[in-house]
Amino acid sequence: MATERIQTTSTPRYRQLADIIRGAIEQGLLTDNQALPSERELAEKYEVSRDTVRKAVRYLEERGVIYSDHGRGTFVAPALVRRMSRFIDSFSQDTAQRGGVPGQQILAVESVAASMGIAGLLGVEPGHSLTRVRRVRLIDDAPVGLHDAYFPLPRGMKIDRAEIEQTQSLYKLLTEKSGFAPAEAVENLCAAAADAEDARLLGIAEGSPVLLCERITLSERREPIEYCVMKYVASYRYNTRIAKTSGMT
Amino acid sequence: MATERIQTTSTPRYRQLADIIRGAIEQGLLTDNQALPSERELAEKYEVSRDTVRKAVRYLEERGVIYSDHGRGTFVAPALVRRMSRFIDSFSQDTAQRGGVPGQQILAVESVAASMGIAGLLGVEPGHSLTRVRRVRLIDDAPVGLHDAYFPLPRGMKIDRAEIEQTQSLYKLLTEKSGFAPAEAVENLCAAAADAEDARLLGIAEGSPVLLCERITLSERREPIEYCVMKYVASYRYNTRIAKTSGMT
DNA sequence: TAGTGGTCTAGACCACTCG
DNA sequence: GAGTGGTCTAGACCACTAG
Repeated sequence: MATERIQTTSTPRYRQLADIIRGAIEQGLLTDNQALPSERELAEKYEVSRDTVRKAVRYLEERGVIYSDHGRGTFVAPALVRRMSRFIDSFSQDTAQRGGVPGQQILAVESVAASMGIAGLLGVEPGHSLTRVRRVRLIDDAPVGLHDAYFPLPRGMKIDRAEIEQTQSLYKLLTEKSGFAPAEAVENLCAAAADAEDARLLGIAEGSPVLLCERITLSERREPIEYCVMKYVASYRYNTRIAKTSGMT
Repeated sequence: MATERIQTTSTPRYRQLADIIRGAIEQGLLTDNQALPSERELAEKYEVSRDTVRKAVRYLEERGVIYSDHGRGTFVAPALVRRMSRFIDSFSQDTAQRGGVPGQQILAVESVAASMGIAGLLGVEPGHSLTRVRRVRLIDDAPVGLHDAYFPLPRGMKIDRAEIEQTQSLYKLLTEKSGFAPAEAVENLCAAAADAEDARLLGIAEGSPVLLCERITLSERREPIEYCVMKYVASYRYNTRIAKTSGMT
């Protein structure tokens, strides 16, 4: 474990400590299931209070990087668990992390009137104007998924195809252009059969199985700001990590 | 918000407070996006330190019950989010919560020799003896999924069909009989086509789409203790909730 | 029994939001 | 500027694990 020092800057101390610990793990200084120094030792070494150490520990624990056992100690989570981030990345980030090159092919950027179903989900009136963006997502130039996103834009604001083509990440663009600030999302997954259009766009046979994922993205104030339907080919894998106990810090 | 009092018992005070708050929400005393009293008010009212209040708040926040915004306050999460538990329940619990009657039909309980793939996942030698339990999972007596679980049992210990039939929950049985104590799981989902056997057991056509979910369950010490392959029919939906920001308490 | 994480307190100050 | 949540401290005691 390195000898960085905790500074008095704008980033909280517990965060700095967490980064130091995570760094040590990523560099292989600490390996799977190895014990970390005790909280009291860390507090002394980095000259912070034990409570600050505990915040750093909990922060990494939430992210599946380490885990602690009452009375035994705190340990490095095995790589299998560590790799599952639990915090959703955008498709681009996620793909990059898996070692692939993300890409997209934009099918349509248009204004549509909200149907009753989507209006209900987004909390707007049916008929309200929404922007719809349809894209084929690519990994290493091969199509793996269809994204069909619906979201309201502030009055008078427009978004065009060229902008999306440039940014690669729709979320980033929306965050910069409007007040779009996703804080949380709920997802619902099931299996489905590809219809004729899905099949054509994804280069698979009609009726082939696809992973159908619906997502509602919520702002910091928990107002729904986006509804998105995604369909992925069978080779695309969706990872998740789940705490089974109701453990607290 | 009710007037229960925090007791000095074995359950931690922050937990008692969290239960009081959750209770108020479930009873409808607090509704979607409504503001909770401030942390300082809660601390005074329930005669605990503000830090204890913050623990209760964080505890509920992790569970998607409430959320807090810096400088604004703490609010009740909308029902849409609140319903997603993020902590995995067993199939039985989950189904019950969705208002269905869970059931199972046991296909086989047997000892098998670990294949190389499964041995690797469970961290045992290939050929090591594993117990395999295959079941059809039912909701309201209709088949919705196939579970195929592999796990090592302590030497000499056996489990039989009748026992599983009685308990309804395999996990509960294993927890009681052996030291089985799941702490975390990693899952990997994708779409697949039902093979002839899947189709027969689930009452669907061969080639129909199924949701294929692989799970590795880990003990408190993060040793893999179970590998399970699940296949669900298209009508079965898998819910999840995701924090998009890296927010800390 | 020694050492570890878990809970709890009281008080301080900072950062953000909103009228 | 008043009020909210966020960070931090120092110290105490409890609960659990292991030799």
